[in-house]
Amino acid sequence: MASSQKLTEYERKRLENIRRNDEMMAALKIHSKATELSASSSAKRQRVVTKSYKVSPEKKPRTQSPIVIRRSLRTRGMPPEYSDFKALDDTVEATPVAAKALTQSNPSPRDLGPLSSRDAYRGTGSDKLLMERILGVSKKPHEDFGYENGGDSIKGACDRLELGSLSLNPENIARVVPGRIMNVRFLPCSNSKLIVVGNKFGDVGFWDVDSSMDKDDGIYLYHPHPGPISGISIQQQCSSKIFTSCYFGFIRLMDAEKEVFDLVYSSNDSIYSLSQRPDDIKCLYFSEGRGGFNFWDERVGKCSTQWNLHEDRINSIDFNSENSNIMATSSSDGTACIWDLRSVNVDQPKPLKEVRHNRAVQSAYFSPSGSSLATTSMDDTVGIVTGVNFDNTSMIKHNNQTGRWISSFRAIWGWDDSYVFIGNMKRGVDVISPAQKRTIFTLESPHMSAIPCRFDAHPYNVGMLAGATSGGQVYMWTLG
DNA sequence: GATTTTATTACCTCC
DNA sequence: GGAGGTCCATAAAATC
Repeated sequence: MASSQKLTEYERKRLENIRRNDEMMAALKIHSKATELSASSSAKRQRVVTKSYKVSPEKKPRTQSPIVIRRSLRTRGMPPEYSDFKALDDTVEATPVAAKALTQSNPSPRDLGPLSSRDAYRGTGSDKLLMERILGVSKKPHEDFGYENGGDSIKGACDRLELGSLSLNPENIARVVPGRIMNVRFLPCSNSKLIVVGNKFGDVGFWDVDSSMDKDDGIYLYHPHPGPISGISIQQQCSSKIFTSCYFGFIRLMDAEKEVFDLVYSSNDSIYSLSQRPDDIKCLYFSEGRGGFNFWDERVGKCSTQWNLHEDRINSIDFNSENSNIMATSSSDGTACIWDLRSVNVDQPKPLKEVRHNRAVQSAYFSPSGSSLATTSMDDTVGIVTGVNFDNTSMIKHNNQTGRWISSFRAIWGWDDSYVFIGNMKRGVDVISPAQKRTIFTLESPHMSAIPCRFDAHPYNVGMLAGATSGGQVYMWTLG
């Protein structure tokens, strides 16, 4: 399981250097930009985005200190099963004492252990307002749209939804982080527009859209991870706890109450996706290395299950809203699979259903009702799987060749089963109708200056759609 | 068969 | 307005 990262230590070090330079350059560029703007007062080139993240000059990215390279055990010639235990050891080591000892010998930002949000924070102003907002959101459950009666409200809004009335207002655009966004998420609360993104450098950015209407821009930048953020998970019942995973093998929990990014899990292998069951806040499900699938239980404090579900990396994990024992995975091995967690054979895992594509599959998401599955593959199709036992598969053509600079497209569901949203290479958002099996509409706007490639639909506000780009921008589409 | 190299793509910054 | 730099994605081609 804990198998091949194809990187040698040398390569890893090289890439780490590249990334370090990137971070530094990004920060420096922002500084020069800021001074330039304040010096030359008015009209010049029109800037596309007014709102943008800012980096504090005192808190320059901590990139000059030596980096601890996490070597895969495989590259050290150790048996893979040993590394599984090693991963747990790392978690155990991650006490403040251990972290401190590590800091003294090697003042690296990649210390294992809790990272205070103050240390991770890269912004200019105070982040107090954000913490209060997050806590406020989590204390105020979704009063208007309780889970039970919410169904009806959402259903009504979905029935009335007209794609033509979705619009992108200039004030709903912001550059939330530097570089490429890999993940975007709304905080699950009906009366807030709080967006979280994770980028390639390991930054986590917040955009409080409402507060950005005032003089404050409402953007907050943190740097809790050393590498690309592969997953963000926030539970409906507990939105002050934000889990993030990264390619370098770490999972951290941002706890707004304690104001820390706690280290939850650490491994020598890459973590490619992260998910939680909708009804369980204590467990994490994530993919590791080539085809590995892990199940981490907070009550036990370790991984109680490790399966090898795929031949290659697992790009997404999603749970069925109707029955949370049913899970969908997508993999670079060219398949998407549906599993019943209660009946997975450890030695020879057999899926309930396998959807075959001709190339890597980037995502597989269940529809809001749980009765359909949408897959997105590099073979230029979006698969729609329906039927009582997911027996019906139709492949809809869609150009998914994003190339090197743009993150792969991943088709997501809207607020009911009627629409699937996916980015296109012409700076638009294609809307696919699963019923008609074709693209029926494209969201376009002169304000979208880049290709939106990763999306999230607001869980309670029908029509509110966030699209994120490879340049750190977020576009929030709204109704009217 | 396993590993390495190469072509592809769009964004941002600077001039 | 246009040139140059990007550089952890992926698959095909080339090489070992």
